[in-house]
Amino acid sequence: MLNEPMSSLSQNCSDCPIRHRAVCARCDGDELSKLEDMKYYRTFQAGQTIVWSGDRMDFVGSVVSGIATLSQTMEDGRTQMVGLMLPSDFIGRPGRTTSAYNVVATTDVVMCCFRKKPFESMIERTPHIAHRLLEMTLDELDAAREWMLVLGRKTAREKIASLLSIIARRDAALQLQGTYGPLVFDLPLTREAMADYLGLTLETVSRQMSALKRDGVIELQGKRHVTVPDFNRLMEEAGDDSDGGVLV
Amino acid sequence: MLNEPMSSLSQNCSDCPIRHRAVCARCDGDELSKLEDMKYYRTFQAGQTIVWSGDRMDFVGSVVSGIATLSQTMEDGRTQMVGLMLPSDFIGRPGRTTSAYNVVATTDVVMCCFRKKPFESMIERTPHIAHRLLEMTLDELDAAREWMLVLGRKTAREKIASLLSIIARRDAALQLQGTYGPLVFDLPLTREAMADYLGLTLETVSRQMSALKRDGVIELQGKRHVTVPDFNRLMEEAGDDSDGGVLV
DNA sequence: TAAGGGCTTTGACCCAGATCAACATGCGAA
DNA sequence: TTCGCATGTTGATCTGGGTCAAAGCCCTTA
Repeated sequence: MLNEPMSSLSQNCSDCPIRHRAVCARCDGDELSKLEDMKYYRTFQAGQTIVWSGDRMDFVGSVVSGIATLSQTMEDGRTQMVGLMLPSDFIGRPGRTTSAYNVVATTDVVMCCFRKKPFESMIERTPHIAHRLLEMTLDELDAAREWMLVLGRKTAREKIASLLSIIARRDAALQLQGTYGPLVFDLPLTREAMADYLGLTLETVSRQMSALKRDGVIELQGKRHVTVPDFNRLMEEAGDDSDGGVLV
Repeated sequence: MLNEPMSSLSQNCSDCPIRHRAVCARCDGDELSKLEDMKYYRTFQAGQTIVWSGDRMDFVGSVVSGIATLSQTMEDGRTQMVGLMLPSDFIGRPGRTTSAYNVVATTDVVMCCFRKKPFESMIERTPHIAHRLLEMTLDELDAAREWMLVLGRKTAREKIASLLSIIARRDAALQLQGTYGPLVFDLPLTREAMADYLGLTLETVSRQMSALKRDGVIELQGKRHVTVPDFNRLMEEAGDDSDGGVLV
């Protein structure tokens, strides 16, 4: 099912929406045209599994649009989300043949893919790519460590507030909303996915969402559409220094 | 306090104990001698803070011996360990001037340091270093994600067993003990540090250690010296696939 | 227009792990 | 040899979040 986002995509890297943030961000025109020759697009429907943990993965690539999740599962079914992949994020690890995680499309997803072998040899020859990939990996590591604090030490209410502030912040950055005034966004995750993200049950997620609504920290239109009247209030609820709260 | 490990250290990279695992692992003789000119050793006593979160950090470097921890703290004092730095691990992030974490020496630590600026420009010119650093960062990211599953979804008993199996596995790899037969090692962490690692209280750690001992999963000589009679049993207690349990 | 199936909310109850408190152990300094 | 302090253990009690269960709310399909 090639849907709208796919067909509206330019094949031309130079006006790709993630051109300036993805692995290719630092490439010059020459490098970019090499990548352009190698790349191909793939689309995945909401709910579709992109790769299973342990499966062979013969491509790597960037999320162009949509949202995917990385998760780990124990034999008895307990699952923990370990990564939330947004547009420009890179999926797949050079130098490894199998996926360590389940990668699932949460919304419809378009990826800009490269076959793994050619991409790996491209990395060897192109420091710009290697360098950008290092930078992105270091950022992901920082995000993972922030998340570890959330998982290990925060209360359920703080966890929910933390997740909301992450999504609100990202959305504001994307849409260039100002820091002040109410923030408005749609939750891209079900209650269950939020629970898997935060190490909670979906019932607890639901209860805490209701509690934050009751206390005026957020407003809900429907299940997924959220308004945050006061971002600093949300940051306080998340247990973060409200000072560092400059958006972007 | 220049203590024994320091004075017994060779200044010569070619017989450095972490030569084949650290950032410099892939360097050829030429590159290595450049690094050799830049490097300097620093020692830290057990308990000493190497850098505070938020502080300027004008060096980066490898742990040569000893153990350091990375941790994050909330205003009210809740703390979560987010990294356990062992010999050959790299501390500090190129391209960032301040530390995002508290870095603390858990035992006496020797580091092989480089001033940040020269090291960064060395990276630019030396793909071998950049590539190795990327590889190490990806490994750390995998470890962080494994840890997220532990923090988010495992019970206290499973958490303790997970930590013990990580330390046991590492020790076995270092000392080339066989996979079979009992594993013996010393815990490099206090009960409190274990708690900070696992998102528990120190009381719970103590109770679960006692329980694992009572159930014959581990034996304790003193508080810190641990014997694991059956590694697969420990893996089962950790809730991991006991199959993948090949050491190293 | 109804029926069925995701997703979400809410209630009642329970329990793993936190909290509070007392005590034990072991080690370095005086 | 004892004192003091850091580290660790164990007990009693409390509670945040899990578990189990029942509905509610949409949206799609018939």
